[in-house]
Amino acid sequence: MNTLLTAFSALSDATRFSIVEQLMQDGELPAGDLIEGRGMSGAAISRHLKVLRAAGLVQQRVQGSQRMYSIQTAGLRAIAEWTISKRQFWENSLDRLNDLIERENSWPN
Amino acid sequence: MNTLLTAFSALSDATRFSIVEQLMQDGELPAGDLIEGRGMSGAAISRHLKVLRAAGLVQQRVQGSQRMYSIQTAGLRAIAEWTISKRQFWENSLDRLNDLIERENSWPN
DNA sequence: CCTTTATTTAACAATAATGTTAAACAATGG
DNA sequence: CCATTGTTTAACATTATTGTTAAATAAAGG
Repeated sequence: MNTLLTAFSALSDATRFSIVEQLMQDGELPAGDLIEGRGMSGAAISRHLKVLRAAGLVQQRVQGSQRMYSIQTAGLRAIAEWTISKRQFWENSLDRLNDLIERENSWPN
Repeated sequence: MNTLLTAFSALSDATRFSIVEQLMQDGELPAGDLIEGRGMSGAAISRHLKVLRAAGLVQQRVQGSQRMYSIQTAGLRAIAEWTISKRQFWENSLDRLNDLIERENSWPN
């Protein structure tokens, strides 16, 4: 699978998305801190982290017996680049066809 | 599931992603045109379209016996807004921690 | 060394996603 | 009306995803 689709896939899971948000907020955290408060086993979180790593969304470094996790820019950048390249489709939301259809679909049939 | 995660999920499938790209390129197309060239049954594509619709990524209008599909801005916008709100994580890729870890991980151990 | 702490991997069960074919529907044209 | 065309839904099999617990690994401390 390509980078972009892998990133989308990784972020489509609520647990993984929340891990990414937490790392964005807090910077760098040991796996243990990412397990806490998620009502899920450490094993499950560990595997989510593996998926995020494979998607280039987080990175790991070893510090003693801990694995420190932090955001990696690659995955995000893939999404950002695609999003920006399709700017026209969300920037000017008031496009002709869009409007037409929105009006049609709201007709009381 | 919330809008953003649903959009990520919908786009994480290669077939659906390619449908979105085709509609971005071509504007509005009947379902039949979206089926062609994808080596998959019409039923399968129809269900992918349903997922894309539920995710606010495409919209449908009825024209005679055809269903015309086109891009809807809602889903895209959810992704764009999130991406932009996290700008700092992909814009300045040369952040301190990122660099440190990238160097560590490339050590020949 | 041996135990504890931190984290990952393996094996497995439950659920979700995806494709197939067949049947259902709806509009169109004889 | 009835057959045809365009598309969706249903039923089903296959494969993927996700969580669980138990076992494996690895560093740290006594």
